[in-house]
Amino acid sequence: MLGAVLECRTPEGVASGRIVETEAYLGPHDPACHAVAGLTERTRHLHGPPGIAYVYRVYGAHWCFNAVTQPKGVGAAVLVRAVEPVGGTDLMRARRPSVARDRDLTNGPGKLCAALGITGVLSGLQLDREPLVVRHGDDVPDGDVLVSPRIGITRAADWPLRWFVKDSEYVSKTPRHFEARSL
DNA sequence: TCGAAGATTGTCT
DNA sequence: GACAATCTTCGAG
Repeated sequence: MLGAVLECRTPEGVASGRIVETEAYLGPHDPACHAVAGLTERTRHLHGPPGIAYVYRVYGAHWCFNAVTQPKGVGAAVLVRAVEPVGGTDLMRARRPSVARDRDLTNGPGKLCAALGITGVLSGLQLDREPLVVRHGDDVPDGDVLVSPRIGITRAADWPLRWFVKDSEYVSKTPRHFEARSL
């Protein structure tokens, strides 16, 4: 999904960004994945068919956007952690008035949802049509992709399942002790 | 019905 | 770099 463009249309307008950072959540055998809890009301869409959105709230305050990747019932998804603003930048600034630099608009999973206008009401929607679309963008060469452990989790914290674009200004901050390697 | 934990962010030092 | 805010979700009692 790196290099693909995520676009969200709301009554306020359209905002979009190029995906530069993702994390994989593998399913019920991944201790950090929400699917370990089984099928619950919260994880209903995570267990849905591939190609739909799974949006959930963390820490009571922020939304996180995922794309479901495996067949219905598995419960695996890719979390989008950061995007590079492409269109609707003015709208993003209006939604996040406290942000000074454009690179801080979307360099985190909660930030990009706030900037693009993604909320829980969009969870479960197919990603190949309005209002929420992931479309093909510029391919990222393998040499420009780095891998590191996932961020902000406590279980299976050492699994190398975070993927991001090398040298991108728009990737979220990497903890210093995290060792990233190339493909 | 209650309590603990959480795929984060923003602010303060 | 440290820590508080904030509230939904889910398991236990």
